[in-house]
Amino acid sequence: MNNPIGNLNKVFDSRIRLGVMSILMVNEESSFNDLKQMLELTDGNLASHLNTLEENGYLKVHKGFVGRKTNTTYSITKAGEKAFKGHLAALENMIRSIE
Amino acid sequence: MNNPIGNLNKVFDSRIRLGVMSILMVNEESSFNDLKQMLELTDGNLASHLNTLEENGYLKVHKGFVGRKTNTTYSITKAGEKAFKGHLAALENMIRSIE
DNA sequence: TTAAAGTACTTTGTAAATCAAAGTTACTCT
DNA sequence: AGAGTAACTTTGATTTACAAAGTACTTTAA
Repeated sequence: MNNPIGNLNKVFDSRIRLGVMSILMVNEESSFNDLKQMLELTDGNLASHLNTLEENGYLKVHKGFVGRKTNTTYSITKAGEKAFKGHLAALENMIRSIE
Repeated sequence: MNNPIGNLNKVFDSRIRLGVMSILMVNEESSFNDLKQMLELTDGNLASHLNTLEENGYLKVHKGFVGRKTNTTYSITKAGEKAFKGHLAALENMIRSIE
């Protein structure tokens, strides 16, 4: 494949999904609200991107509590880690050809 | 700005525009047909992305000839280089926080 | 105890982006 | 004349993105 963009993952074309993944790579898990604040998104927008990520098997969801309040946290699956690393490798590959 | 995606450039959310820019960073200039083949795109699709890039002042167009045939080449402007480097820096920044 | 607020969504509706395919203009080559 | 090439533009369909509002439930404050 000579095509420099052929190995990029379409799921990660979205800046928001890219942001979610990069946060979850550092944090191991993050709550809905933390993600919302870090990425400065509306509820609906975040929820739909999380949903896309989950549908692709890249995220897992854990519904729990903090005290008495519901608290949903998200973390990356094995497949998600693999896919994300693959995407980053493709990106770096593309960029490396520049310098 | 704590938001990890806040410094990404929206123009470069598109994999195709990312690909065009990365090719033109290496090649100094490239013809319509070369870009089309490298990125495996239809005429219309490529033309519209080139147009977006040009509208943003990131690309300049040179209409010339190869022998008697028309030959349009594209190259990156100063602003384009700056914007693209800024985007890459933002990307690398985001990625660096991971490792 | 009632009202306000928080959590995590889903639904709705709109606007924007993406793309292939076909059409167009202006050649050139045979 | 007829086919072919280059570089588009136009059209139309599909997908994506997003804000805003609505939902269901719980909790905290007055």
